[in-house]
Amino acid sequence: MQIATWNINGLRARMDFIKLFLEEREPDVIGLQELKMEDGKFPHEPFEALGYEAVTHGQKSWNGVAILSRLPIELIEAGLPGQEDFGSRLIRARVGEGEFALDFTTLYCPNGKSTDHDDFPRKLAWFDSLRKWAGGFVRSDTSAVLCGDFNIVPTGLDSWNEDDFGGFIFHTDEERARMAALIDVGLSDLYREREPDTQAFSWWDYRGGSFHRKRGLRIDFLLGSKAVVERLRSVEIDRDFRKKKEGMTASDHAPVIAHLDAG
DNA sequence: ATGTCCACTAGGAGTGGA
Repeated sequence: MQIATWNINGLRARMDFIKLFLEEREPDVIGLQELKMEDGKFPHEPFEALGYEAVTHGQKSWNGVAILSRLPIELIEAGLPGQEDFGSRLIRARVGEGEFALDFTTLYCPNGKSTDHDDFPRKLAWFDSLRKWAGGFVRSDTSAVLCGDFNIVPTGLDSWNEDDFGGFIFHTDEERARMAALIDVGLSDLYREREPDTQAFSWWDYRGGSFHRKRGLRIDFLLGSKAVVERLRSVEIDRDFRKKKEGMTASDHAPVIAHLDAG
């Protein structure tokens, strides 16, 4: 089974790119973030033509998340309880059947903007709610995945410039404590399970040629319960899909993909 | 180089967000 997460920065603008990704990489399930689209406008037909069913939690202009699956999928819930007024940022579904079914959540965490902005304490509170919510169902003996754009750089290794950015937004002790507390409910960062010492990024600013100058951050994660880690075969950050392709502009994020045993 | 891109409102180019 192949699972993936990708912040696509606008579904409308990224349709051709996403279809190419589905055709080339063939993930069984993928969490998408930053749809920037209302649910009523979501283009189900082109995804169905490729064999994918979608569940969506969108809104006009900003945010928005969806799960695409070519395995049977059933919506569990949409929206983080108590944080609905911070935008459409979370959706959870049961994917697949039998012993290999996944409890699959994808999320788009608040950016926070800067440490002196009102959104920063709201971001921290959002993570407090997320931890409480995840703690309610994550268990070691069932396969649960939380994936998406977390907008936190968990360690200095995950930043191209920790020396200058340490303490600034995405790089603060407060954010890192929230990320650690979330992991502590019984999750593992699947990329780090396989690559404990490798510096790799999942996001590069559009500005300043950041991608080619290798100035990125690792802020997109696949988190898995112990049962998922036991099924984990490999993880990759697909930098190829951060590159501009013929007639198509890339998202500023790369997809993250994992192979799990069975299914 | 504060150097890009997206969606929105408009019916063209500026604004807000990331």
